[in-house]
Amino acid sequence: MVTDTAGKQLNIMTEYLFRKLSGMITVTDVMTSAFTIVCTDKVKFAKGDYIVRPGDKFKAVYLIVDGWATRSKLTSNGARQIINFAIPGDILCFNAALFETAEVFVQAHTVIDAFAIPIRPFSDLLNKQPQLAVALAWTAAQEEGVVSERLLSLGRRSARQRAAHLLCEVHRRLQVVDLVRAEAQFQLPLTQEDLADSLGISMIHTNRVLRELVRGGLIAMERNSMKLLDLKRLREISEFSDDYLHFPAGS
Amino acid sequence: MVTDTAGKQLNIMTEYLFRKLSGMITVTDVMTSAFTIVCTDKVKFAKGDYIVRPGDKFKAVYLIVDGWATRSKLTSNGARQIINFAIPGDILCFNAALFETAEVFVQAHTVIDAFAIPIRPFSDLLNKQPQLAVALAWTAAQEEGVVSERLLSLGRRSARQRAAHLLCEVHRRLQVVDLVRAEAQFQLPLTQEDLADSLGISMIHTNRVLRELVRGGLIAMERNSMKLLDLKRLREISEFSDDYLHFPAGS
DNA sequence: CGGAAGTTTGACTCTCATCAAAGTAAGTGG
DNA sequence: CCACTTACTTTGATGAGAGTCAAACTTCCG
Repeated sequence: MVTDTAGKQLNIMTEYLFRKLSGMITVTDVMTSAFTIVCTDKVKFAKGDYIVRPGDKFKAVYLIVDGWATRSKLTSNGARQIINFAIPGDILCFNAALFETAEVFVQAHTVIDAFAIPIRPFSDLLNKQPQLAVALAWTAAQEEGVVSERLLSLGRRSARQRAAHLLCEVHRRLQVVDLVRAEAQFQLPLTQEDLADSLGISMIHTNRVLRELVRGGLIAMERNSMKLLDLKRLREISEFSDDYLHFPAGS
Repeated sequence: MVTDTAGKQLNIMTEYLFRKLSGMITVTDVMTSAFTIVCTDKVKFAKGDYIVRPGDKFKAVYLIVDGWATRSKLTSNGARQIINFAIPGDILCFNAALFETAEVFVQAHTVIDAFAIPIRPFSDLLNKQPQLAVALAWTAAQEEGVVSERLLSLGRRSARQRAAHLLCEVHRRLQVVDLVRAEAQFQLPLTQEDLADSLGISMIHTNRVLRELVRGGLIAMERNSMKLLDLKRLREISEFSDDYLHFPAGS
């Protein structure tokens, strides 16, 4: 393992990803270093930057080190639907290796630190490290599971349930990459409009639903920060089970 | 290419899949025959059979030769959300190679003819035929695109738009595997309840919306059969663009 | 301090859900 | 081939959840 300062830094950078993967596969040093080698191009996106837009040609795959990203679509009248959120440890534009052009907006939701891995080196990596390829395909499949579960929410759950469900999901995913503090408190860099666009309801109704959850003592909101006061009940009302995330039992 | 009767049959069986893939990659004889070799176990499912259920261990991957399947989820009060439909040429349980257990219901929606490919041979095939692996990963990624687009529908489109959009999508997908007849007419083995569970609206409202489309001269419905009388307007009102399906221009 | 961004509340409206029930077509067994 | 069951479709009436419009309020930030 690389031990000099730069190397150590890189290791920390990819740590979130491998923390997630470690539940799924045996992460070997060979694997981490093979991955680390392609992580040379550290990039920064400003809040709001488009990483790709529909129709754009993919140029690279990204590993988020810090910050949040969204994948979203728009209707012609400007309404936005957020498909999912990407958090540290998540990979963006994984299907750049498969499709020429993007079909969704991928956007930096906060300031983002990431590694940009050009498509060619990325493909080569997958070919040379089949184990790693499987692990990364796993993360892509997990992403589809998240989208499917959201589809169930939008199709068959009430606004209140959707909100509670999303909060439980975000909490669980942040937990795995160790971004939840004591008392189920975590940074949530989303405005109520962002939440609305993810939940498929209006911003105003989102506000009412959240207010109600606060009044009921289920959550506590602060500036960019969320605390789930009654995780058990939140999971009950939203029927949240983390099965669809396929995290290993102990994480 | 195999030319005896049995061989020809197999070739026809996998034809839908390769017809779809041919737009994406150059389909070689080596590829088709490698695939054909694992397609020995022809299976039949009765209408309504569960192919896998949430929590079940995956046993195989399936290539649909004839019939429709659904992937769906349930809420605890029994409401169903159909995630997507699988048609001839589609692969079921592709992520059996990645996950141990299923998280959704995969169900035969009609009588289904399929090839069951046990996971091990399937994984071996992917390893030996990287080209084919990419092509099949492409179909999986396409599937996620379909789910994402449906999420946009459920989140930000009216019931009328959702219905029109789904019809346009099904039409387009069936077209690629040559299952659309003249005048945009095709077999649609879905009850209005099935449509409702896909569109995320009630069955009764689905009926009203469809009736209205019929009255407006946009569609014509018969027993298990659908005709899109005014495809252009259907696409307009639902803002349908087939970009997200990533089909090649000419197909 | 002033403006911008985001949150909150109230009033009103509308789409869609629910309940109830009749109508229609398909399938089965006598 | 008819009676009967079952599955599916259609219509009406009513109500609830969520959307929209308008406006005040709060917080942040240069």
